[in-house]
Amino acid sequence: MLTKRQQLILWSIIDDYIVSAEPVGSRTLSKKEDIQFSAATIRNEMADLEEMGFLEQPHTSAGRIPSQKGYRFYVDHLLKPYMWTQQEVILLHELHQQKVDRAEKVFEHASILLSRFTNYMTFVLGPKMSESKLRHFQVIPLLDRTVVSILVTDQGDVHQQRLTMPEGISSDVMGKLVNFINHHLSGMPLQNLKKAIENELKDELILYVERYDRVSHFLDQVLFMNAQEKLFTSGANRMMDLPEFRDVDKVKSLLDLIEESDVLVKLLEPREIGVQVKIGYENHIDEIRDCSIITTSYLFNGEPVGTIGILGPTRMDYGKIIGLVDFFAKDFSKQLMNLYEIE
Amino acid sequence: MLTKRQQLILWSIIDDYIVSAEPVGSRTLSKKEDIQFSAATIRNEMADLEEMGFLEQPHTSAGRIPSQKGYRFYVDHLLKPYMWTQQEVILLHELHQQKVDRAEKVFEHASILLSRFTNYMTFVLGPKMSESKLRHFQVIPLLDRTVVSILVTDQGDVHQQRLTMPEGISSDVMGKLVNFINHHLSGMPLQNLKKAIENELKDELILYVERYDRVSHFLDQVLFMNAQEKLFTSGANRMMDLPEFRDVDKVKSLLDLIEESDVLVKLLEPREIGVQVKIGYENHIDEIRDCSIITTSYLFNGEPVGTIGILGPTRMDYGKIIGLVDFFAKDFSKQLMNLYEIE
DNA sequence: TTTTAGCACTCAGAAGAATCGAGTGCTAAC
DNA sequence: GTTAGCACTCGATTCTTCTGAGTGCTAAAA
Repeated sequence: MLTKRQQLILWSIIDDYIVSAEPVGSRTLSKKEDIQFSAATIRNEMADLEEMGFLEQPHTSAGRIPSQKGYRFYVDHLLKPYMWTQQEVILLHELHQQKVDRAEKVFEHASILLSRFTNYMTFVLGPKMSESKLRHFQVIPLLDRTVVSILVTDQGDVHQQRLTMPEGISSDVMGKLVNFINHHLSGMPLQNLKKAIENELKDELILYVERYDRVSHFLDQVLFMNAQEKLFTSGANRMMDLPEFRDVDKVKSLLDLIEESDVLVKLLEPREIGVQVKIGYENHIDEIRDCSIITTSYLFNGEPVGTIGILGPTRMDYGKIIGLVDFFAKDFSKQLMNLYEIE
Repeated sequence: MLTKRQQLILWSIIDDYIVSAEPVGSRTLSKKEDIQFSAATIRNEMADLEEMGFLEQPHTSAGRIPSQKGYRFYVDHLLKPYMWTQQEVILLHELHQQKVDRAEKVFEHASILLSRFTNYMTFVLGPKMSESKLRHFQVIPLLDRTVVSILVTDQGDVHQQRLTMPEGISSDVMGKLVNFINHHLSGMPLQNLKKAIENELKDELILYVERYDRVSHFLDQVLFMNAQEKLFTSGANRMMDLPEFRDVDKVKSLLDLIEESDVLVKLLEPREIGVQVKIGYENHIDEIRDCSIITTSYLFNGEPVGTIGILGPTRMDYGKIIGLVDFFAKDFSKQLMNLYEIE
């Protein structure tokens, strides 16, 4: 569709615009090494490219900037794989050596690291924990009727909750209940716990535990898992260094957007394998119409379970960022596996 | 030191400036109801007040704005107690009804609430948990030699950690160890655990548990509590609505400051009883030289254990904010007590 | 002695005018 | 098909003018 020369010009414009954030003119281009033809020729080609929708002109007497379609073409067809500098590789490995003892920390750490590396905003969407299974359940008394319930999953995540014991239930009965649960429900996915009790175990429980009526509500509370993924974000303030965010209102609307994290969670949700690039309005959110989001899922046991994402201006170094996100996701999967001691 | 009339004028200027954020002129003042003298008289008084350092003039042909000293005098001598509107009282109570099951949630919730109410930035510094005592300790095996250690305090906080078991230690030995700890260390403040083992229990442990040498490091890890207080902040983006933060660089330097939360923690640290007001440079931080910080501690068992703080422009409604912070801190103490079921 | 009216003066910020220059489109020659 | 040349466009920058809120000072009134 595009001639080689047009591709070269489009590529050069984007390449220039990514660092300068200024419209690129024909003269600037003609001075580049790998462009051998005159400014006039370039102007003709640029006019054509604009007509086809790959370029835009802020006003008549300005240079051209890439349009969303232009970026799309760039990402899909022109991208050259980014080469890490030796320095970057070393730094990357060094930084990744740090040990962590909880999955949450891995996410948080990765998010901060990534934003430092890219100078953009990053997200890490924790894995949906509903998949994990019950390993151990326990109720620890505190004072009077206050207790802490602890629920450990097979992945070593600990869910705690502070509760009030139902009236008239002795610690003896509670002990029985806890035993019963550990015995019958161990190894069951958290999300099925409630159903399992209601459908299969209720009758048995009633015989086994006195005053089941009083315990029932307590159980509901304890086993209610909000399996909602946790979202870690980092580096929002770095965005303010970008010329496109010299405007307080823009910054604010972006920060407000982040605060309603559900929007972002939805955006990060679809867990296809491989790196996804959504440019500008492809995200369907007005506030970030001149931002791009690059996401990729990380795997656990070969399954994509969560997402790593970067939000930056449409004018970003796609090659580098894509490489970085990919690297992180892979390294990330490894770290998770390590943490859970699975080969 | 200041005549009644000077006080009235100073008060009026601040009162006006708090809402307008614009320098206040003599004519504007003379039109106010409770000011009965002419603009010329006011000008004379203002000149005097400026000479004494209570007012400043951005430039010769502008009105006056309060200086830091002016605010100080206002807060110390002129403040009128803020009267809640009926609406506010109702809203406040409604919002505070929500139930929470973990101390962390209380902090987070309060922080968000307070920032919504004030439209400024809020901090809640969680209590130093080193005071809390061991209630229950447990080690739960996951896979191979990976375990999760769980440590429940008397206040119902749960500290978890993922660890690798030392080689050559059977689950039997581990069980003994856990029993030993629960038996001997229950009720001991977390911060003393390590010392207690080293000084008093080590000898006994060596007899009791085989291969103590291998276990020792493991214990160190498990009982290492970073008793660092957690800082919750909220509402940074609200600051961007203020005219004094129409400048991206200012916003950024503020956000950067928050990111280095140690600085803030230090600022919130001193836990005197009662509401503290630090105006502008009294905080000794350049980035917030035209912000004020209002803090107060909340109590637990009658002791100040943590801090609630608000950061807003020096030009803030001190009366209202002070009242609000005070209210929150008190209600907060109550909630904590409630949570821990202490009368 | 204190207060006030009157008036000349100041100065930041808004509005307007002039200038600059990067970049374009078009034409005509190569 | 490519390029040099040239008139033209228009945002940004700079300079200028204008405006008006607000002051300080003086002299008269209370």
